Amino acid sequence: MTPALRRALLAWYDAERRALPWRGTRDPYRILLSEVLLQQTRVEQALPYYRRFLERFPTLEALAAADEEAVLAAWQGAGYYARARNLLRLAREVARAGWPRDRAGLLQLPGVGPYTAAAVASIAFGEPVAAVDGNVRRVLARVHAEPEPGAAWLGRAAADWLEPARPGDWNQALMELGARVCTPRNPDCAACPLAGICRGRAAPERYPAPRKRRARTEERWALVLQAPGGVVLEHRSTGQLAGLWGVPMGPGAAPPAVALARYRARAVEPAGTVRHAFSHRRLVVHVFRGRAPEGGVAPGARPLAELDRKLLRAAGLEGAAEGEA
DNA sequence: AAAGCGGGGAA
DNA sequence: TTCCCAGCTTT
Repeated sequence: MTPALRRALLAWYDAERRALPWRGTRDPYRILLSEVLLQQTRVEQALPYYRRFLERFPTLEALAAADEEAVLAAWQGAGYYARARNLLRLAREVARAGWPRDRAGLLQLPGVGPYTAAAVASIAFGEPVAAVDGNVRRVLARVHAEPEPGAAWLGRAAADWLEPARPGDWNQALMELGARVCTPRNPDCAACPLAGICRGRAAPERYPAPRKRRARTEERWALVLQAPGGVVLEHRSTGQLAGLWGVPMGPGAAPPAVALARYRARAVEPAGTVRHAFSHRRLVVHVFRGRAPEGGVAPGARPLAELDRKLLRAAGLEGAAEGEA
């Protein structure tokens, strides 16, 4: 990060912010409101709510004097209503005790976390601290070609870059660069003042690496039915594990009567649970074993997923999956 | 560590 | 239709 590049980025921001009504103020109340109300979602989506709220409560004192019902009415439609309540609590506290002048003090206020505290401290009070939101995270990850920007790495990278003479403008410049140029999809690299040093430019979508889908836990039932010839197996033609064979399985904690009827299952009893993790979901499968008059297949003769091997073992068919049935 | 918040746009 | 967003609080 050369001095010339710093100037280029700040110049880009100075030009951009004329069109950004929520930028360019040093009033901590307005800054806080914009961070709380705009930061969480698309700006164009939230801007009308921001304007309406500011019109109704132009100052922190006006907000502090209001009752909660009026505050929620002004917030109506913006979502995240707990934030409105936190903001009111904050306003009353600040009206009484004054603004904390640094990040540590701001952090104690209700609804203010590390990002918001750093943003207000740097923009309103000029404290040289880096504010890292999702936009800044993306910019840093791309310029450094870092696919996994962890919290510690981000803290170091952001602090290294910070422009101590204009910390508020610097933080806002990076945020807006991420929001307007270095976007998650289809970044406008041709318009980016940092393109010259960006090591991730060739493959911006890799930085940061797409977040792993959070593994969600799903409950399933599975039927392990012994039948002449082996075990009832079905060919999974669609969905998960398509192409492989497996035991009948479905959503829920126990097989519905219609499923039992379909296989003419008899003597069905619980046989424990099996846990199996895919990259994007965690299954908890409740295994039931029983007998059926037909449909038996030798499991060793069909391609089975590891999940189904586990299910067979849970039902007491140790060797079945290895082809010894 | 993970879920919930809540609205809208993308997939 | 479901998924995801982004920071903070709560569990």
